Amino acid sequence: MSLMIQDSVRILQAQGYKVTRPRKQVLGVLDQAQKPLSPYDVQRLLGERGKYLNHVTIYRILDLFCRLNLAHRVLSSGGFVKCILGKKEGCHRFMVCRRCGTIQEFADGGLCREESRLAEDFGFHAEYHLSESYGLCASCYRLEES
Amino acid sequence: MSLMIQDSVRILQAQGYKVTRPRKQVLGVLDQAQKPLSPYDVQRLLGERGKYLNHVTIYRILDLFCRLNLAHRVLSSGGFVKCILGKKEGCHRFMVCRRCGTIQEFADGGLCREESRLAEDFGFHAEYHLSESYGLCASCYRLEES
DNA sequence: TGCTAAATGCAACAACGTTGCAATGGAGTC
DNA sequence: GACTCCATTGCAACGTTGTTGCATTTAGCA
Ligand SMILES: [Mn+2]
Ligand SMILES: [Mn+2]
Ligand SMILES: [Zn+2]
Ligand SMILES: [Zn+2]
Repeated sequence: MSLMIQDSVRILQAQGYKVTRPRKQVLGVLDQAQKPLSPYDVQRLLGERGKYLNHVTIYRILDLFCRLNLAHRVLSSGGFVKCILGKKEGCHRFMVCRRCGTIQEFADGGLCREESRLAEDFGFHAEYHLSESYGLCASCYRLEES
Repeated sequence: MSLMIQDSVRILQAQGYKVTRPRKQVLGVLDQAQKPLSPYDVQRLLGERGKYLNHVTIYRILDLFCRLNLAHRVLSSGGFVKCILGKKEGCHRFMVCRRCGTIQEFADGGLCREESRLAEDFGFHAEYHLSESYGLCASCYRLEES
């Protein structure tokens, strides 16, 4: 993980947002999970640790994190994951394992340019790309060879 | 549009599915819309034409169409669009205009191969890609130059 | 024209998401 | 540390979206 919780806290402060207990709790849950979490997933996981947050609060916190690019919404599942790339060039993409559900974030400037160039052929001016590769992660691929 | 309603009807028959009045009605609505439609959008549009379908029926019909690749779910909005590419090589991608909401479907085998190759660098075996470019369509781009 | 499996409608429910407003608490100031 | 202020949170109520089981209808075929 290149982007730590402490980095996220600093970004919140820098933008004038308060670093509250609920926000730190949600950051912690997102940081531990390797899979996308729905707002209600976050609530359940916190509940198991004896922490309670109202679901409205969780929605608002996740919205904020997405606006600040501290987290992303994974489209295929609707869940949220912590961003680990920071300001790396190119749109942030995901590889989603269909077997274990784990998520890997990556980015590639060249791929983005190629994608935008293709759209240009249709007269379309792309501003960003949403992209998820669906398949098998390395370890699940080995298991599937049985 | 390269794929017509009649083609969809033939695919339904060929796979042993009945060509019912509700299915033809949903096909008709999807065919006319240039934007992704939610199941309830479909219900509203049919309602305006004096046709009634239960929402459960619409959900089931859209699920079927997606399984047969007669339609796709557009992830960013959650709506459904009719597929116009048929069996064209490469995963079917979308360009979504942020101003007018229109959808353009396209595919490119080379882009898919490049995307899979990049995933392979992480040990990930991609089986298909979900991809949406977000920006301005040709006509909205001209208007935005004001 | 009837038969039958597939498809639809209905009712009830479950999950997900939103809004307005009152209560709380982070962070700066004294 | 205590005080203050406004962002943030909790609560309650509601609206939308999606699901399940079962009775009824109908497309496709003999
Ligand atoms: Mn990211
Ligand atoms: Mn298609
Ligand atoms: Zn896996
Ligand atoms: Zn447009």
